[in-house]
Amino acid sequence: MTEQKVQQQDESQLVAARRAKMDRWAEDLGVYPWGHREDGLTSLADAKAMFDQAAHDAQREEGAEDTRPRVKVAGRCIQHRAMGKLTFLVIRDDSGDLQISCSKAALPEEQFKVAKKLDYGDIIVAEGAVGATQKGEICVWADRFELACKSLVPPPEKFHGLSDTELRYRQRYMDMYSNPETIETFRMRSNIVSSIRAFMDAQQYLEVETPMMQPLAGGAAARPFQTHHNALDMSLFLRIAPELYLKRLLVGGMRKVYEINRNFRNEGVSRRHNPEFTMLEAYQAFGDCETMLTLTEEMIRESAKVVGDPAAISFGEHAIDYSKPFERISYGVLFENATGVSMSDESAVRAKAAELHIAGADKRNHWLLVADLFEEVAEGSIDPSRPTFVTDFPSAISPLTRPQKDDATLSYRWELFIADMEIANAYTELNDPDLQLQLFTEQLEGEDDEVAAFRTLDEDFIHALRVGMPPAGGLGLGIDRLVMLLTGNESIRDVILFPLMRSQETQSDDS
RNA sequence: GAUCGCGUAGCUCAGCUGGUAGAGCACCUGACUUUUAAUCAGGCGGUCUUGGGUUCGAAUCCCAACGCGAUCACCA
Repeated sequence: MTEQKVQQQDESQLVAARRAKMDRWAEDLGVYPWGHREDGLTSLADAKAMFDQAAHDAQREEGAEDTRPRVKVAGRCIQHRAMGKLTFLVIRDDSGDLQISCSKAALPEEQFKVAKKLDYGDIIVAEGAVGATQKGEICVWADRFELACKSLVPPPEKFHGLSDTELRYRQRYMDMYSNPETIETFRMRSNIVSSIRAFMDAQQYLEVETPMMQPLAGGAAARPFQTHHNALDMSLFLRIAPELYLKRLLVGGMRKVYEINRNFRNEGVSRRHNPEFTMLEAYQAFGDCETMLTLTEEMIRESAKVVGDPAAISFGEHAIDYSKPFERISYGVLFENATGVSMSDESAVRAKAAELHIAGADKRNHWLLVADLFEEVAEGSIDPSRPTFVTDFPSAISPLTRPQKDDATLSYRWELFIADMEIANAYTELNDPDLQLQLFTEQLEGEDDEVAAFRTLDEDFIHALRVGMPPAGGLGLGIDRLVMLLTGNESIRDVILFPLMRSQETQSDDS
């Protein structure tokens, strides 16, 4: 019934006019509006590149042989200028735009009629010589012109494009055909991901796929989505991280593994957060967090080359240089620079927290206050235009990380910050099963809010660690955010094809 | 979840201190064989997001709901 409602809304005069035209063409000209297979198509960019000036000049002379290259092309009409016995139109595919010139003299009559009355948005196939107009516009001079698909929906404004953000996300197909830069962004995204895969494969990492539906949602602290398997009558969570499964693979004997796939977190949405987002996680046996640091820096530098000059990729106001070695500063130093107190000085930390009106300054765990203060004042002090590794995170907020040999309050963990965003996070993995069990247990005891309801001790993971996991380095890297940085998109929704939007159906159906 | 902003034709947008709706593009009819957001002439197109309220009168002011955006919160 919603379908009918939608159809009725769409059935405006504009749609009716397009239907009427389609029916008229079918009756009068025998035009089938939905096209058929076409072999030997040339992309519009390639067709344009085939233009041969000499051949073009030569054929203009009287009686000369036409040596211009011939092509068959297809695309969606985005401009249409009919001038009597001559019609120019511009079609678009994902390689670019190309003008098709239709002369009444060169086309069968019924084909010329279709060209002359074509609507914006219609998809066509044309064959002919690659030439140019008097003004020098490279075009295909069509001697075959056929409708390949009728578009029944009125198109967005041809000059300004589709700019309404809501429509752009909800009807991404409209956004893509109206705004070519959208396709370009997602082409870059694809190339970036390919370059990361190529990089990891070259390092002999094995790509694997671990469960997205998990009986226990572990490996991070976030609220999970819940679902249910009917036949097994079993509650399942969409994963919040693949970490605990990937580590099991190291236990099993794989030495280097990675996974690029979706995580799901039942949290708020923002310019930097989509409920489903893509993570790279990688684990290397006999590596440590330094191994992962080198790997990460090289990988990002390589992927930056995919989009342009890695020495200057702009993101908002910042020009970020990925070619230079990344900055490196320890969590404690950054903390002390920003707050003026040492993070290990509990009373000073409490005093500072009280000063900044941080909740629970007198009661909460010292290290949790440190983390709050860090996010409050220290994180912002990192130069957004310089990729910066923040190292030596406190152990208390790193339950899956090995504590440092000389100071157990610190851990072998870093996070990479670029443009005020957390991009990556890596550890020397904790592989001591007894300590891991202890940290998990403490973590569970410390939780008293609703988040705790989803947390359960993953006993099988502890069992796996008892079987024995080699010392290892592990990395998590947010692909969406990296793509934002490299493509200059400041909203995560612009680098996710179909970002989650509030449902419109419920509002009309429920009321 | 909180605060602020926005919601007008298919699209892009005007619409002032309240007087009952406008442009461009698109669409329809016609002219035009070298256009480039083609041009020219004529025409069609609106539950001003929705529901209340104030008022003689509301696109405009007030309240609420819905949607989108920004900031914040949440996201170790």
